[in-house]
Amino acid sequence: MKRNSRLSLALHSLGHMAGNPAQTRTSAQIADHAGTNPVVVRRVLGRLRAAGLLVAEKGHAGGWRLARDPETITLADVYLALDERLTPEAEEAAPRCAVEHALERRVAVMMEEAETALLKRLAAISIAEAREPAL
Amino acid sequence: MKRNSRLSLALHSLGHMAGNPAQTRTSAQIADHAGTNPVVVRRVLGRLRAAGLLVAEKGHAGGWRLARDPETITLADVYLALDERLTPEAEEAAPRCAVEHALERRVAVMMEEAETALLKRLAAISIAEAREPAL
DNA sequence: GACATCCGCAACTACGGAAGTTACGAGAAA
DNA sequence: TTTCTCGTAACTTCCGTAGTTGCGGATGTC
Repeated sequence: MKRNSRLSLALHSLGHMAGNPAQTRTSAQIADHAGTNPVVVRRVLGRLRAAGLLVAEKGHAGGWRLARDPETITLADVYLALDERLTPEAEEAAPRCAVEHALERRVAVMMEEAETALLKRLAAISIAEAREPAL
Repeated sequence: MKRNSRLSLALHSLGHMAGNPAQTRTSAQIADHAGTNPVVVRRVLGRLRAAGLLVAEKGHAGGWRLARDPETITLADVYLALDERLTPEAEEAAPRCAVEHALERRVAVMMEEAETALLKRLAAISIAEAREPAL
């Protein structure tokens, strides 16, 4: 794994769960299939749980399940659950050089627009649809 | 400085140069104004030089200048010169799980579309325009 | 109740990318 | 020759993330 591995792992897990929603899967099973570690799986899927996309059951025969119908979980839900923002968040507020500020502002606005457009596209496809190869 | 500092530094430098294209500036002057280091400035501006946006002159009274008219240098030129890609580059080629592949492919396509749209917007504004506060 | 099986979470190490820093060579002008 | 500047290598520091170990809490089975 390299970059965007959180998103990859999340999509991968959700994709399989969408194929068989009744089955519960343990972190160990998912980690084994994805070639990573159970704790890493719990970290990533924990975000999806916090976002209401998954439920986790403890104890014997426990594991992970979809919290709702896979048709109602969109790619945007996953993207947002993982905080995968494109924009640098613009943490300044320090009154710096006006030229720099004007330029960064312009670029930031365009990036936010691009991300909004991306989210709109992502929101149009559910994981149930997206797990099938594109036509 | 924190993140996207290369882009910030590049925009900042170009913005000032666009305001007075005749003046040459040294790495030390730029670094001082930007609150960073001359070597860092040379690293970042070196990319802009490689992209044909700046020229650097060595020796006495040397320094950095715009390589062409500031009206002809767009924000997209800067963005591309710095390799600021949104997409994870998709370095795989390994024949992995089909479900994972389908999902990643869908998201990757959408991200590339979003970036294409962003570049189109960035290409519509020159640094000469963008250095003035937006209307 | 004893035990096994899970998740949740804290703490740690390992690795990689980027900024920052120092040092030195190459080119150009006074 | 001296001085000034970029170009670049080498190094340290910092930060985020993956990976790992350990243990407590919850939930089943026996």
